[in-house]
Amino acid sequence: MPEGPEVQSIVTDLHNLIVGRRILDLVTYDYTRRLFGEIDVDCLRDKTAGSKIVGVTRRGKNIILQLSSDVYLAIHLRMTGQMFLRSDVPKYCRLTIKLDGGEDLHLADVRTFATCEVWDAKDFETFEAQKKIGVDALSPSFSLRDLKTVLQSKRLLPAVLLDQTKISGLGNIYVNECLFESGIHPLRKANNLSCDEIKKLHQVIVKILKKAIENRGTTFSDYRLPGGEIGGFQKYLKVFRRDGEPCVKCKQSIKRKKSGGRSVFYCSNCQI
DNA sequence: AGTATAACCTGTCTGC
DNA sequence: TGCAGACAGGTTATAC
Repeated sequence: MPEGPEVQSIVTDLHNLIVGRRILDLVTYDYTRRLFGEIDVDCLRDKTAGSKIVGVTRRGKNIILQLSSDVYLAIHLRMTGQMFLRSDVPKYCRLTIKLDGGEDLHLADVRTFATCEVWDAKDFETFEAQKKIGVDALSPSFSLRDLKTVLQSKRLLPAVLLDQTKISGLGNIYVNECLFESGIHPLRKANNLSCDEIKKLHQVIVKILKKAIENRGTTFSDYRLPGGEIGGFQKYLKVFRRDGEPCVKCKQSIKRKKSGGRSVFYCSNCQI
């Protein structure tokens, strides 16, 4: 489900909604082991009960909840994970963080791929290094030089742009949309782009991610904001899951192929 | 070093 | 209506 813009939209809302609230209790349901791995939830409950949420931030596609008890929760929603702030328990709920003064925070996830890690404050500064999170494509500091470095690879473009250890925040939707907008064919090798093409791709990535965040992400099926709202960027998609439809630029049929286990969508006329 | 494939899961959609 | 198969926003392990 969530790529960088979706995670950022969730983080922005959660930050506004839950910073300062106090944790009363943790409730787990089915698939707790898949969410938490080896973590002992009773132990975690003892560590977190009574603490306050002091920050909500993002590292790559991870949502970071910073607690006053020097605990950091790193949540990755994978494909279908959702965060909700509401009073009732949502469908497919895997974790409820009960909060004082109103609605509770829930993590729901149909496919149970989502994960939640617990980090001590003293270790958290090494989070990005340990996770090998690459340069953040959503950051204002993401530069043309950064992209040039990322593209020093013989691999195909989607494989590189989806590699979160090289560049973080892009997912399959935005990779396909950015390559279309840049006029670059998705089955080219990353290290065969000209300087002008890299420059164009950099500008497009910055522009599209910014617009996606302004529109609060792309909802196909599962992605929701913490209040339950859907995103708005789906109406701007030009190639993603539009195979068979006419290209918005040239009217030729949008093609679809498999690459690296993922579907790529493109216009073979407009993307060289 | 690259690529491809399967795996982790459940739900939805398409075609027969 | 039913059933099989493909497919899904992500990531990781394993196999050529």
